[in-house]
Amino acid sequence: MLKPGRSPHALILKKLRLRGALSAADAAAIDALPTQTRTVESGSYLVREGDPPKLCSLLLTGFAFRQKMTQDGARQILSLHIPGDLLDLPSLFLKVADHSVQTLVRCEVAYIPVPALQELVLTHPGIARTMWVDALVDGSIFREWELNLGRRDARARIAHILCELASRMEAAGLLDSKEKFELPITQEQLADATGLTSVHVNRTLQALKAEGLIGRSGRSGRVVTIPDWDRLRSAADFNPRYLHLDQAVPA
Amino acid sequence: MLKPGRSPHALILKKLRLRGALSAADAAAIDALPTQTRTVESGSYLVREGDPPKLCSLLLTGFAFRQKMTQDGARQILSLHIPGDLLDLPSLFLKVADHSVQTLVRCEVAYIPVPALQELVLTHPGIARTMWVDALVDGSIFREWELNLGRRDARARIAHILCELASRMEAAGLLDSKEKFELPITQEQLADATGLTSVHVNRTLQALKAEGLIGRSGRSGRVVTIPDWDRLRSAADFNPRYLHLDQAVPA
DNA sequence: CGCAGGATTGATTGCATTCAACGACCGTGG
DNA sequence: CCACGGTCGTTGAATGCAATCAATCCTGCG
Repeated sequence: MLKPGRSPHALILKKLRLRGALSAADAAAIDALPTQTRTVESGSYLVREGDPPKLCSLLLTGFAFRQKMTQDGARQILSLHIPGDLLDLPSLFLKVADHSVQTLVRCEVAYIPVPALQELVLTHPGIARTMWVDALVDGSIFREWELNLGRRDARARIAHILCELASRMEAAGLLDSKEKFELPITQEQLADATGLTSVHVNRTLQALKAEGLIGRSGRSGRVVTIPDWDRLRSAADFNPRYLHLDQAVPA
Repeated sequence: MLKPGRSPHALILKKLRLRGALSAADAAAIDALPTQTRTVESGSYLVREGDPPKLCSLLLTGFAFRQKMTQDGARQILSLHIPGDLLDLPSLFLKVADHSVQTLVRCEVAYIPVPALQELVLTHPGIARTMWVDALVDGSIFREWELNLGRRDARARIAHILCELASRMEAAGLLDSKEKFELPITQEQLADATGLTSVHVNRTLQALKAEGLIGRSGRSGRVVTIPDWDRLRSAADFNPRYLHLDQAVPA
């Protein structure tokens, strides 16, 4: 439900307009971008660490995540992604990818050739500005996750991720209300996103539920409800400033 | 010693050329950038969370760090900065800063008006490319720190930061050899960078020294020596790929 | 000389991990 | 239709890494 429109161009326009104004000419240039759409299975790699970027993928439907591993195989999930997100922006101008991107569920993805996107960014100041904002907001989210991983306890870490996802999905227009959304993530993946173990995530989720901070339904409790946004926000130490949602053009 | 030249323009050129090629015209445009140089005391704020960016600061000498705090006052240091680093790049196109930047020691800083830098980036494709690379490398470092905070133990976390700093300073031409460098940071700050407590940092540093992985000298042991780079690298799980040092133009 | 900030040490506590088993759910195939 | 296997979730007990609490020690400096 609430699937974004099929057109990659419309979606990317909508996303970039969350980041700033675009002229008609800018919009036309984006519409002219060559794209190719594919459906990829859950768990597919969209980017592999060490690969040179050739295609830039835009998530149309589904969820994806960035990850990185230590030598001895411990995984850290670096960020979560929702429809509208540009997944290869972090390596757009680099020679190799420094981390991997994988789908969380079956996804539809649009591919844009990297040279075309680079060209667009380097020659259209209006587009450049929104892409800069998008990349800088991405960076801000990574920094907030550093704080989450370094200085919050398990309860706040998990609550924080839930608040972030709800806020981002709402801002992207993917939700009826940010009090209820589907987060198709296993507890092990949530553990890798929070720097915890799946066992401890399980216990902490139960504690959050017992406190009445979250509700869980659907298969494996992957539909999250937030009965009292303000209480969860407080438990999560969540301040949406870092999402820079105020960059959007007033509608 | 080994102070970078006094000219902000020369330094920024040198830094950007680590990120890619610049034409003579690009270089001239950078030389025309209005700048103003100041000396700031240790502990000064260069950016405060919530402030709108007006000036973009370039670190000429000394060290600085980014930081962010939780509601209850726990601090996380997000990254460390060395001469040549552009400290306001993460908020260059945003309305407010999402974190603070503070000096670690007395520093010389050059200020560039944000509009001038924006203009430069939006209208000079060659400069834009190197600034993109610089911003993307910054992002890559944040992601590596996420991994560091989320999935490495205290020993590896501290070792990793030492490896990163040595590598970055060497790449920036600030070091005679990456086996010895000064890191004027208190153990409490190092704790905030690694998500640990100062007490545990103290013990872990002693353990690293006892293992022969590092040596410490100077006042408060803030000159670090690395007797065996490969052993430290291995203990740190350090892989320099994320620093993207291969973007530099071959000399 | 004494102060202040930082480093060091010891004792204790606790949050999260580890190890191990079991349970629930789902899609598949006989 | 149901047995089966696999993935994911749940629970319990024991362990451990790092935090906490509280002194004490340095050392540069006013």
